[in-house]
Amino acid sequence: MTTIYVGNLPFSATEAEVRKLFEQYGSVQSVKLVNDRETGRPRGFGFVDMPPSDAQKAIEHTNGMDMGGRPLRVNEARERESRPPRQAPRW
DNA sequence: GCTGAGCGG
Repeated sequence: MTTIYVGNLPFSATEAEVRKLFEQYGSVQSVKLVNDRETGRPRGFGFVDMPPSDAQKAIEHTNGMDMGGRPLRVNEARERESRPPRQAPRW
């Protein structure tokens, strides 16, 4: 499974839109949009999990695509940080 | 109800 980083997304974009957009080029495993944890404000980027072949096709097709008046930024995502069970920065 | 960092709990 390849994780795709989707950035430069409009704040009005939802997971359904991104999922459907990527489903057009392959099988979308999971779609998760990243929002601000403290303010709850959408950061304008998300992550899409897809098979390698579909991921590459989706990236080539969705990269630079104009969505909401802004060019989409699609690239392979980095390795996610380890999730600490209960160690959130209090300050 | 705005804005724009591009990497998540």
